Amino acid sequence: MTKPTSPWKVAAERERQRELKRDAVILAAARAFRERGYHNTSLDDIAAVLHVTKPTLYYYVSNKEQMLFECFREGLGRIAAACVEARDAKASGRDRLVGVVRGYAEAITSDFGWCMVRAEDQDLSPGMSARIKALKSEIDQDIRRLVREGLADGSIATGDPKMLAFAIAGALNWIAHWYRDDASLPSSAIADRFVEFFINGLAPRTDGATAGKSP
Amino acid sequence: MTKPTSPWKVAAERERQRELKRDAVILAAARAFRERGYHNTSLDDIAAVLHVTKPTLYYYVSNKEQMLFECFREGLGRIAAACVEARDAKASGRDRLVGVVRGYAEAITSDFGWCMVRAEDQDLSPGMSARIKALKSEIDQDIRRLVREGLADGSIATGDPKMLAFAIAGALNWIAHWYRDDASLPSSAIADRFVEFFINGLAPRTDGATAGKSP
Amino acid sequence: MTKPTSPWKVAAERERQRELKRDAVILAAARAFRERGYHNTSLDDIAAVLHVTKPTLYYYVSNKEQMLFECFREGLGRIAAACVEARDAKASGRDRLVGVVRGYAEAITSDFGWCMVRAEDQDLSPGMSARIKALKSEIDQDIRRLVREGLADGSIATGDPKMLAFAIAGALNWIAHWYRDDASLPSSAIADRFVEFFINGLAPRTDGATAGKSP
Amino acid sequence: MTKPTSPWKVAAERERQRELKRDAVILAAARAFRERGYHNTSLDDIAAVLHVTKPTLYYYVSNKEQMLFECFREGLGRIAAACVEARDAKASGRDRLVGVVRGYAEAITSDFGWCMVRAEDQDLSPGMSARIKALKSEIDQDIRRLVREGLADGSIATGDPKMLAFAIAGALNWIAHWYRDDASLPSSAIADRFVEFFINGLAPRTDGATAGKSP
DNA sequence: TATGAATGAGTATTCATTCAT
DNA sequence: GATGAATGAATACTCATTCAT
Repeated sequence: MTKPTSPWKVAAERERQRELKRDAVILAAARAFRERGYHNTSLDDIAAVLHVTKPTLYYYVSNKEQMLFECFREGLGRIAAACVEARDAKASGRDRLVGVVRGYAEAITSDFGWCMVRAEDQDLSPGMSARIKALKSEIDQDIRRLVREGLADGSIATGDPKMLAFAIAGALNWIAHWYRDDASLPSSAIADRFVEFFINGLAPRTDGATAGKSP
Repeated sequence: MTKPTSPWKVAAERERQRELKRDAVILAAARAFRERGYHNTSLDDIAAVLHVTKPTLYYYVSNKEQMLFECFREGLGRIAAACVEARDAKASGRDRLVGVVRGYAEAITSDFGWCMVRAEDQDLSPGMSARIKALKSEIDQDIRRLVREGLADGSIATGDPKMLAFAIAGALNWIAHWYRDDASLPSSAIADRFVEFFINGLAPRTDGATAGKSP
Repeated sequence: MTKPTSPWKVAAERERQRELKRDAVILAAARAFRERGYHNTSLDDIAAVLHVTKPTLYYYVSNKEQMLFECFREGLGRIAAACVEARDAKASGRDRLVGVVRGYAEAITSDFGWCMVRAEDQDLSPGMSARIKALKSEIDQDIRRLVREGLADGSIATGDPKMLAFAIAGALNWIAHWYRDDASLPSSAIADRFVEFFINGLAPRTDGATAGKSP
Repeated sequence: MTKPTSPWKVAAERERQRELKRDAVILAAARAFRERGYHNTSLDDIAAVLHVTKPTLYYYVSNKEQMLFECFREGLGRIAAACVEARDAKASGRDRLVGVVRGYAEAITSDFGWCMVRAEDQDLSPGMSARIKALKSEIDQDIRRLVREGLADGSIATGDPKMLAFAIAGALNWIAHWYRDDASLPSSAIADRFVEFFINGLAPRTDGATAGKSP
């Protein structure tokens, strides 16, 4: 006797399978892009890794461009999550900014980090480009807001929110360029060192203050 | 009366013209790459800007790849110059590092900045890639050394030289992504704000110390 | 009633189709090369004959160079077959050599004859060139061996095996230059006349010997 | 006191110089074509060998095509000379044919041999092609005539003049493919062996006749 | 006499994308 | 769901040829 599987469940299962495969496609793309670059990666390359043929990819993704976009979105999710968390947390602006930095560093070192940073407007159609820019801008605005809040609550001394956001995001984004899964510090350690630098700067502090919690 | 042009002068003049034209090719390439990206720029695009035909480009440059390389080298020159200056200057490690930061910021905002930052190994033949990497690494090592010297002479408080170098270079490199000739601060102003941030950090200093000269 | 096609059959049929098409590509190339020469034949020319587009050719062949190589190999097959046959036959060296001559003549007048003769090292990459040379050399050695055997068994009077092989192969190869499908003798007739010449030479034989079987 | 050089002499000298240089161009072309093939030889290659620049070549030759043509004509001269000699000599048809064979072999092993044999109609404009074909045909007809005369005077036993001419010319032409200045027999030795083969054939002669003079 | 500079025309090759099966 | 087959579009690069000097 066969177990009476509800067709509903079958459909759901199918859907789940599909999603799993789609994710595999995106991940394979992310890794290939990271290794060879977007333009130097052919769909054949990605298909080969997945042991499928090129047209199969189109079943899960409508475009090469969309692959890049999805990689971007995937990676961005974590940063956005960190931003949301920071928005709701009740701590000084600076401390909440530090939280974002940590989440950011983790995201950047993920498989999707490269795509996030390198997803150029240049490689995307105007429509996609706009969407990416919007998402990027959101993060940027989040960071700037945290800076402003830090300035307001006194946890951040001085500075131009825009430039500070650029400097911090730049330092973090650049991790994608030099990070190697097997040969670099774990992302949390990197974040520690960056945070220490961001908070205290290079100059010695004669007052003995440290990178600890803000007042 | 005919003008008595020495054949020597003619040859020299010709040489000068040739160099001028070659520079124009490199510059046009740099701008095109910055606008559309390396892969999205065809040689026809570059030729069109210069009002010449495609083969003419090959008269001055042997490769598309070489164009990228030359752009890279061109931009790098300024950073390297700043590094050399820093090496010879007698000031604290931190102050000399600041000098490099300023030169770096200026280079990055130049027409060649984008190429410098985006000249990916991925877009270059192994040979070129190696040369680029070597040049990049040199800069990196210079910065790390300045950090170490700052740590030694007390002008820099603490930190991992490698991570500090990555953070600082990252923040600077990233400028190439957001800088717009017409809509951003001049590079010197950007450098000012970055320097202020790098030196003092975010946290307020209760001792009243500022970003001034190191002790 | 649906036709019960085994998937196996389908796959096999597909494979067969593919091979057929590939052969058509090679043949079209051979004819084009013969008519216009290798360098004067563009892939577009070949594609046009086949009523396909250029990239389609790449689906069946990886290279223009490979086309030439396959033409070569195709034509060579027949000569090689004649050589094998000659090797195993039990007859005088001279008679077996005659067999090779006949097979050779037939091969040379085929569509692939031109390619076989003109597949220059110069038009091929070092790798391909080496393979072609090896195949050519094999034929050459086969012929020389037959000559030596003929000398040994008395069916060939005298001569330098190397030079004889060159003279015979040269005369045969040259057929590719003047042969016209529609305006020349059939290859068998050509072979007859060549054989008669090769065996008896120009000088009259006072002994009444003819081109018949060797003693 | 300067010697009073007639301007006529100067002009003649100039003319001679020009001819010398032109010959050098043709010779350089011939060698380059032989080594790399016509299509794989660029005018730059030839110019480089001569230590001049590309446009200079055009001062002596109007075309790349013409270079090939001149090489052809140059090489052909010697064969034609042998033919003329054969026409006028009073000896048996066979013996006169042998004379042509010797001249032919020498010509083929010259620097121009390759061009002569490989100057394809395919690489030439219709006009040039026609001229080349006419020249080739003349030689061919000369050989056929000698064969016919040999048949008539009994110095050649039997055979189809056309096929015999093709076989003989083919064997000779093919020398251009395998001959190496430094590693092959001298052309006279090659000719000896070929002549021996052409006259006596492979089959042993029971009558003791040899390749000597015809009756 | 020779050359630096420029060009037009041509060509192999790659690749994202589509579609019938 | 997956694939074999086919294609349109694009592009780097080469080279014979010209011409002002």
